[in-house]
Amino acid sequence: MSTPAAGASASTSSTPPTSGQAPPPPPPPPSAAKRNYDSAIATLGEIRRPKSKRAKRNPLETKSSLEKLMSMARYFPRAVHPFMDIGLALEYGGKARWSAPTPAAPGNSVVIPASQQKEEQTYIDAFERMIAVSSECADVLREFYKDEDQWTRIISKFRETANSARHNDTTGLKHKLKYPTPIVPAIPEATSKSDRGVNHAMLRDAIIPWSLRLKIHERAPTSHDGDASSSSSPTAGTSEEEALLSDEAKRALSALLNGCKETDGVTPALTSGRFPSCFYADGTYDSNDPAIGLFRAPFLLRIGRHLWTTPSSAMDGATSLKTISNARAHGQFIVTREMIGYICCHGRNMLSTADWAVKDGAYNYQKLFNKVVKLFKKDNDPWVVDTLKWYQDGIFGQCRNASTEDRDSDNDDDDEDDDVAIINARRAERESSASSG
DNA sequence: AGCTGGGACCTAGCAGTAAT
DNA sequence: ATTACTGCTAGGTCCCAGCT
Repeated sequence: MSTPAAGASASTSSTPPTSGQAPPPPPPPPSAAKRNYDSAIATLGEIRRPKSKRAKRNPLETKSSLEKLMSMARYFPRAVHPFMDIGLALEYGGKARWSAPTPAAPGNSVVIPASQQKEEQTYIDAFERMIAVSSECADVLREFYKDEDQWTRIISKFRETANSARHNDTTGLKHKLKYPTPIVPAIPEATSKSDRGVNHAMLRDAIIPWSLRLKIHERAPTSHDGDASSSSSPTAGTSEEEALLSDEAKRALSALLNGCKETDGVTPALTSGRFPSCFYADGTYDSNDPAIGLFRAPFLLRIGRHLWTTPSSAMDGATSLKTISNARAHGQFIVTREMIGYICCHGRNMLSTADWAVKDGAYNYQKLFNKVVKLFKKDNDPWVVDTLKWYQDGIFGQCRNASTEDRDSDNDDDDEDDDVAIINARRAERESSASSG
């Protein structure tokens, strides 16, 4: 926040990029365009704050135009797409929204391949979702779009700010390992992430899919077969416990620790094809219907609260939005599928040894995000409605003090992943049985 | 060289409380 | 009841170090 404020106080010239104004007199080269941009930025950074008593204010109402633009940039990774290049979204979105279509010369038309059109449309959709936050910001952006140099600079600033917001979220969540479960042994905050992931018995269970989690905890048959204890839900392993494992379980565990491949070598254990077991509510996983209990983990809810209400409300929830928060900053009080996707990516990343990136070994976070978003596409599906309501109640509780348009778009992902395929198949079965019955 | 994470620091804003 | 002040929390920025 210091940068815009400093910019505002440092400059007294004013050339706001408002529509309908004549262009400013040509300043001397060589940095005419830069000064033009700087003065515009400085003017946008100016803000008239009330000097009297601090009354309760809506952050969106008191922000300068530049602050609102940057808030929009921060909104992008959190609620639009954490892995999409915001610069390309601005490029394609701005072009689609504000560029006049150029008529192709007869016999000289250029046909854009369908795949490229689809990709561009993805960026355009993301851009539209982003600027839906504020029509005022859209108007300001349009003024920047009119000048190529200013547009380039504002794109750079959007990239920088969006990345900073994601960085802040990652840093804030990095040491919140109490969100998934009380970790035993506890991991000191000062340590790096190298002792997480499959290297930590409890986090290993959390980060691997349920199918593998069940497999590596399978016990060898004993004379006590049939005891309730032998069929209890698998949790963190000890050396004693490992001694009781079946040979197959030992092989699977060894393979996991050595190369993250299951013993049959067919299915990678740690790919984005299957959701981590920590995404499920306790004791709900059903291999026949992976949708049951999916995303209903308190762990994910806590991350959602951490990101959107405040870190202090993460564990126990908030009955009201009392302090400043991302929800207020962005004017976002409705949980969307993109927000859940972002939550899932952070949830998986904070358990992993790897830092934030698109890929963590064989695990692709972008695919994970796309999978989550894809699962929530059917707006009228009972599972979608129930799950979204669960998050809405869990994150915002009773503090739904603003309405935000339900942003709806189609970021399709052609990859049909394991869990998604099964879930969709079960949905189809339910729908067909409902229609026949 | 560029990117990313860590952490210190700055600032905004809320809530509580005292003063008028 | 209104205003002014203060403490605390949380978001954002900046800078440095380590890594690729």
